[in-house]
Amino acid sequence: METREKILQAAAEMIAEDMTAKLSVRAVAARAGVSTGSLRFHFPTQRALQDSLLARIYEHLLPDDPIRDRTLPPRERLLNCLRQVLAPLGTNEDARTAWGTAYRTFIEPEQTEEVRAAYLAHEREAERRVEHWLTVLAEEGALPPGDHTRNVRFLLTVLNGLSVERALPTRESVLIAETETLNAAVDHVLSTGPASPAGPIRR
Amino acid sequence: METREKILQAAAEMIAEDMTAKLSVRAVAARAGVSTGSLRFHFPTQRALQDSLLARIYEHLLPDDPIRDRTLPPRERLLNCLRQVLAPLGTNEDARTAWGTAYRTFIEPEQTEEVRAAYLAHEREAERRVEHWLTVLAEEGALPPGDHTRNVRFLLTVLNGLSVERALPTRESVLIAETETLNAAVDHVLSTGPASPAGPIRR
DNA sequence: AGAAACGCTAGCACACTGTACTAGTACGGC
DNA sequence: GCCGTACTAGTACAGTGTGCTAGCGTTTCT
Repeated sequence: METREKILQAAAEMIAEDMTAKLSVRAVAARAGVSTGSLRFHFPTQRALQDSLLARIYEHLLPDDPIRDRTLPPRERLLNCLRQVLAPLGTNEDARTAWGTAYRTFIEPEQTEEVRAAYLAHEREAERRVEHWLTVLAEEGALPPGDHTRNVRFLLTVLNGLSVERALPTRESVLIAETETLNAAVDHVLSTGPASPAGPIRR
Repeated sequence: METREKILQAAAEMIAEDMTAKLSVRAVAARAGVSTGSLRFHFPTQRALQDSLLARIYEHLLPDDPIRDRTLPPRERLLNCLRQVLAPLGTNEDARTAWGTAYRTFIEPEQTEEVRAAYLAHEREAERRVEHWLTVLAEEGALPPGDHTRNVRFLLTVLNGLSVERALPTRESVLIAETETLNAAVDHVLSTGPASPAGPIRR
């Protein structure tokens, strides 16, 4: 196997075993059976490694719509679906250019009825997608039935925040922070149903 | 002057001069004219130093923070504080131009070390602010004590999402949707403490 | 064929980081 | 006196990311 592949493999295993793993140069290199120099050659900076790993994970993790895959618990499925939304954004430069076009088409120009309509189309599409996931989960009882619009809005906001954070300059370990935030959001949606205006009914 | 005071003073100066200062043991100790051992005695861990400094700064900087207003329940106070962050963004045009400058200064340009540093300064500032609120709430028992970084990240992501949604074209009633998601976020933070395990990634 | 260039690997060195530990000093109570 | 406590200084250790150089094989040019 090639060195680069060995490195990514080792890093993926480490992250899979312990999500808070630090992925230090020497630890990953040792696990991959590779020297730190080789690792540095393929990934000039530690950040580069983390970005590649993130891309790899998302790529490998989501082949098709995971919401119907009953072998996974609902939490995991919803998590994967949300990841699927974030995945095509890429990281760093990719995310930045993606945000650039989004900014230029939706925020910068005069707010004519046309751009409004264009954005609302996207928005509705995204809402439909998330709503679909929530209804599927509600059908199998993982989530109280009813009106999910609040939860949909909540999840979309979290996704928006994460996506913009991908474009912004960031310090290390976007990966852990991102999955933790996603976990928190999913946790919240799955624990409090659609019918909790202010009631402290928490698990 | 006592050593502890000298240390806090030096750290405060360093933070004041450069917001992105790393506040390493040796740097602070040298600036305070004190040995690392003394610093370690007064602040057993680096985290302790940062916490003390944070408390010092915010206490001195804004004596009447809505977070201290004990007449309101913790939920409301945290909510108000978060709103206080969102407020200066304005709505519609204002938010759009605000996002425009943010985009042009942080996302669009080449990611030099300079823009990274500038953004990270903002980021750190925001983190400190939210962290301060959470520690205050933790002190009065509204929130389990411990490490709040996960919750801080979560709240910041939600704030990011809401702020960008303020700039995006929107249909009516952003306001209610916004308060609802804010409510959900606060709810989540106040219900689940900092000790929810970050389990391994499953696939 | 010989030489030069290149892709890649290994390993070490450097400048950092946070923390633990020991030796030593000042001071107050008995 | 003498002991215990509070504190300081300095060093040591195990980490971290990154840069550098020497060497290996293969490829490509002359």
